[in-house]
Amino acid sequence: MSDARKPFPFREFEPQWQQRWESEKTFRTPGPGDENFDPTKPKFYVLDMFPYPSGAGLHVGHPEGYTATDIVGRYKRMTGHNVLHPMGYDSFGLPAEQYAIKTGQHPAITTAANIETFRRQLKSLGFAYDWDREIATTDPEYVRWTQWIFLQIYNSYFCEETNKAQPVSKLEAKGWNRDQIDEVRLAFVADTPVWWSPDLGTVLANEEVEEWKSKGHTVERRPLRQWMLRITKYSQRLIDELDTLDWPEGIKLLQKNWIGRSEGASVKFQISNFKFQIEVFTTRPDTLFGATYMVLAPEHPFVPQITTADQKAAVEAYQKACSSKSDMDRGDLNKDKSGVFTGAFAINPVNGEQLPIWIADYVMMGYGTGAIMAVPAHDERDHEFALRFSLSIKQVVQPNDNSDWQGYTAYGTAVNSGFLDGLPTAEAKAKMIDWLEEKSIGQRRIQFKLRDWLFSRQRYWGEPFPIIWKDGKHHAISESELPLLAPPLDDYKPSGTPEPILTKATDWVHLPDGSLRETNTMPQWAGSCWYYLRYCDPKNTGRFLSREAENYWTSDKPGMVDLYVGGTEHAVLHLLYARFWHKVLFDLGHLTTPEPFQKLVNQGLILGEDGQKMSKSRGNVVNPDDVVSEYGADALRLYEMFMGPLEQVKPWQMKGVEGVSRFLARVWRVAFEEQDGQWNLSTKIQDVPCTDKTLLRIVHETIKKVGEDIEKLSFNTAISQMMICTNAFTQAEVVPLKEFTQLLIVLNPFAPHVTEEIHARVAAVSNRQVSLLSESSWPTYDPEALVRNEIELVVQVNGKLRDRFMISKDADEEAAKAAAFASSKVTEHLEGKTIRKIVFIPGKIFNIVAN
RNA sequence: GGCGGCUUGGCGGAAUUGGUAGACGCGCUCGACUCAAAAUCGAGUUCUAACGAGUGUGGGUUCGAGUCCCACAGCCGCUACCA
Repeated sequence: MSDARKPFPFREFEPQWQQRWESEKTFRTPGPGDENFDPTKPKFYVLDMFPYPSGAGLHVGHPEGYTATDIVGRYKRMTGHNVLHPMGYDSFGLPAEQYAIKTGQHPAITTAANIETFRRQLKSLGFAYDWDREIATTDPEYVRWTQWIFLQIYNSYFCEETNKAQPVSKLEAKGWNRDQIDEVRLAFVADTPVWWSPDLGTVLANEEVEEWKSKGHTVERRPLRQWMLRITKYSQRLIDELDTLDWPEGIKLLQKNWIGRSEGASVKFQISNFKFQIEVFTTRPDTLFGATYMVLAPEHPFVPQITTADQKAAVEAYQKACSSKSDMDRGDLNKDKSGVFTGAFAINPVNGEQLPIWIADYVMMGYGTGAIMAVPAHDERDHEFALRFSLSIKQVVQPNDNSDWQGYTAYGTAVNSGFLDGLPTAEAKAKMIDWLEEKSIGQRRIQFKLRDWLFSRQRYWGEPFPIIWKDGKHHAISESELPLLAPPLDDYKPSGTPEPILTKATDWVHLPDGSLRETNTMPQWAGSCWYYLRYCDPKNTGRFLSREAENYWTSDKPGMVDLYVGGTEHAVLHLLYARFWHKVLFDLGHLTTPEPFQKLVNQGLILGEDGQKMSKSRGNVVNPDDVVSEYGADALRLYEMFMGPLEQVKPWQMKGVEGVSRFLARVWRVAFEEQDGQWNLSTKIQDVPCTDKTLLRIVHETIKKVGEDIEKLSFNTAISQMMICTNAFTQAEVVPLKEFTQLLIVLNPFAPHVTEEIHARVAAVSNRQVSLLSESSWPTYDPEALVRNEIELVVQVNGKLRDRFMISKDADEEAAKAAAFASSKVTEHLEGKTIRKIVFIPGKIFNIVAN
């Protein structure tokens, strides 16, 4: 762009303001114990989801949420709040390690370089972060407290009586022995089938599997000894306490479905010719009379015992086939049920019938008991399976409408069910459960889909577990040894075996007393589970955060953070894990709120100009750096907020950036006129009272609307209003300085650089000393100034607009009627009709109903 | 399959609680300035020559529906054999 076309010299002043804010620590947030801390000021904690500092740098999606929170933070500051608005980096993670494998560079080096890039980019956008509170999850001081929190979890169990986590020392006091305690710790070791990727050299969480497979990595199922966190103990609380939060209903529902509570019963089936029973879980105990066969998961531990000799080969072949199937394969084969008969039979406790026991991969070992009673008449999957293998189908529910009973899964009336006959499903369920409990062969049971959290990884770039092994038992290392950092390695390449990579560091692993270090590391989620806590007291060396800081930054609501903005992709993982950790720390008395995030807002995805998801392969990616250098940080910020509602998905339009950039230039030219390449103060700017009633009204409407809209996070409409206000100033003969400054203040949170620059330049010309706009108070609007004496009254005939005219704001019905019937546009639509009714809404509508 | 979200001009989007549909911006058209262009400023811009019609489609409630109710369709996202 040539100099002549530059709308205003943003390239000069944007970096200058950023430097000034930084050197003066304009946005420093004093906390308890800090200089200038004022405990009487109300606090406001507004948080962004911190970025993973990838090599690609900031994406335009990042500044969307970040600008939104920045506007809210700056606004709250102007309304007298002590605002905590921090930023940091989620800097552990697999990509850094993959990069290290490729280049041989230590992940710490690439991570530091990436953080450097992110920091520069964030600073170039003028966000009002307190940079003294910046954190990175990879900092040793941060790792220390991540490990410390892990130890709190490790040293706790879930007390069923109080429904809370408690220290295991309570169990010791009760005389529990070491092994018993290890059984109940919230962090425990278990052999469990996990997703293992040989070429990544680590296990993956269920939810990570697809992502890495799509990048060409292989993933297989195998049982491994892993660290798990007992999040399932919190299932009910994680569901119930959602109700106390101000989150989008959709996200709450997503979490509820993920946790997946269902009510039903467990039922024990005696196995023919064996001494033991197999337990199933069902949500439909009322259909027990309709059970015609039983299905076990292929991995079910009883399978080898019950399989008959002539079925052995078939069963083992099937088990083998299943173990190599991935989730995806199972999904593809969804419609095509498969399974093998074990040769064994179970006895239906209600009628003594012999039920053939099958194994099939549509039954999952990880849910319920890994075994089901199959009721093909009233369960879709069982129905399909029964048809496929010609198993018998017996009706036990009569539909209440005329539907076919075959495959009817809804509620109805029990039939062919002995003592349940004639009962509606709900009552039949209850009666069956009572019967089972009475006979001690079953009981009421609540089942959750949520599984315990697989918490260990075999990679290098993560927090090592603060655990050592001695005589086959795990022990916490002492807190004084924290942080326990991973030793440097020369080679990060996966070995192809599930051995954690840290095993290679033999000197580090083997301790003098013969004990061994745990070589697994924590997943990336660990750091993001508590970063919002550390921001409150980031430099504390004695505690993860001080009690004073926690007390001050916490709220009187259940959730600590007042506003949390981020993408919807974290609806179930990060947001569930963080809630879990927070609750454990709350239970143990380290925190005073039960929830981390009171209000959550999901920003909508920004699509490419072509309306498609931005991606390198489509070539529709917009780089924020380019936008900043061409139009400036203020224009980028403003554009991202003007695009549409924050939560909506919306496409990028470079023409729109030009539009808001033009708007900022218009604001600039209200104050300055160009002459010989110099911007001189406009003669229209005058330090006089505003005599233009309309202009004054618009300014006060703007103060009111922008404030209200920021509270509602309706930034696009706030910007519209400021455009209207600017247009009014552009057209005014005289621009009263006070009112113009008010516009600058309300625009400042959106476009902080250009507003500060205008403000400072105007002051310089008139030789006045002014403080930073960022430190101004939000202006108050004058309700008097908002009043319009004349309003437009709309006249309708039968609900259709026929005429409109200006009328006094408090005109009564008589006056309105007189005016309405004086209009020929109105009366011509009344010809030949009788007036039935008149609806008069003062100040709005005068509707004549006639026919 | 299940769940959630969305659907308003050429485009992004406005519209408190049911009360003037299309604010604001983009684009486009015309005009001013200019030798000319850019930039800027001003006027216009839902469709239709007009009568009228109009917020995905069809119905309903109401004096009045983008907004409330019922049914349906199309896009997008998440999830997926959870017993």
